[in-house]
Amino acid sequence: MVKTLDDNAMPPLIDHVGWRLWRLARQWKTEFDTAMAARGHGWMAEARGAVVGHLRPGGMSQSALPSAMGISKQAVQQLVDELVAEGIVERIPDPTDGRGRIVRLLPRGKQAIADGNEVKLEIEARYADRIGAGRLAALNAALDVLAEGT
Amino acid sequence: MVKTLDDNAMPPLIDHVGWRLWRLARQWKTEFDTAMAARGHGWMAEARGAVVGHLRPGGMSQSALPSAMGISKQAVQQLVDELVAEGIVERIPDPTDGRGRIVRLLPRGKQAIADGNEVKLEIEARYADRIGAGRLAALNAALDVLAEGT
DNA sequence: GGGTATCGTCAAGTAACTTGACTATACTGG
DNA sequence: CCAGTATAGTCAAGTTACTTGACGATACCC
Repeated sequence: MVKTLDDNAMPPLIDHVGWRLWRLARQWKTEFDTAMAARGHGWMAEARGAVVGHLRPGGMSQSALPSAMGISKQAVQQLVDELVAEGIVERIPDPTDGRGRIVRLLPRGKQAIADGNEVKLEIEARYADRIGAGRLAALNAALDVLAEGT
Repeated sequence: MVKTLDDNAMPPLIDHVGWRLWRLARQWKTEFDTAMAARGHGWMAEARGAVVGHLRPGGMSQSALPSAMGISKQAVQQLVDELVAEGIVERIPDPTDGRGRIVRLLPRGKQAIADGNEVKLEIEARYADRIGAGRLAALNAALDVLAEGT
């Protein structure tokens, strides 16, 4: 019984939708991060970048971020602390709730969001060039339908 | 100038391919991890699960793992240490290289891979039910083409 | 107006890495 | 065949991105 040969004849553990999704998602993020770093927003690649990505430009209650981002409120606290220290956002009291704080974008943060939107459009345009606008739309639709399920 | 209103009228930062890819990739992983946990392989959800996912059932040189997984050799070392401690893999000397070690799956590890392959097929089957085999094939093809480019 | 829930914060712990330093073994050119 | 250099694995320590727990202050509900 040539067990080792049989073993090695097994398919690679890599040929499935899940792996393909991860690969392209990682690649997309690398492209995004590289382009953002080139525009001076290298910090967007780190965890605090995700906070800015979830922020409405008009500002947002800090308490809304944990559920939106899927992390704990203490994690949000720490990330916002860093963004405040770097002058990307500020924390102001919530006029409608004595306990709450509003996280508001400073100019540097607003610029990052504007540049981020541009970069996303550029990447999407490159994708459309490669597979065609129709197939890209079909891809987006399929991703949406599959995500709905669970 | 009603700046705040304009700000809030901006599109959500969430409506782009990159976000859709991340969302479905995360969801796929959650489905996979849940199914694996139900089969007694809860540890597959953690970092050391990725090592087993990259291992050929016949065994593999430890030195090949860092580049395959995209992490440092020291990180691989630590993860393999954990797997050895849990009786999932063993480290044996490489007969062809006095410096090297072969990381070889023990029965528990082989079972995890077998179960993992089953679970992947189940998830893929559910995907096919939802969008049809043809659209799923088109999705896979699109993901492959886009990943090629870098 | 008292009980309970929520908001933000401080503190400490953990997972999953990283970089740096080191030893043992292998390969390579003269 | 042997000095020089590269590679495999290991040990130690540091960093990042979280986590859970505890707590005071404010808000909400009956």
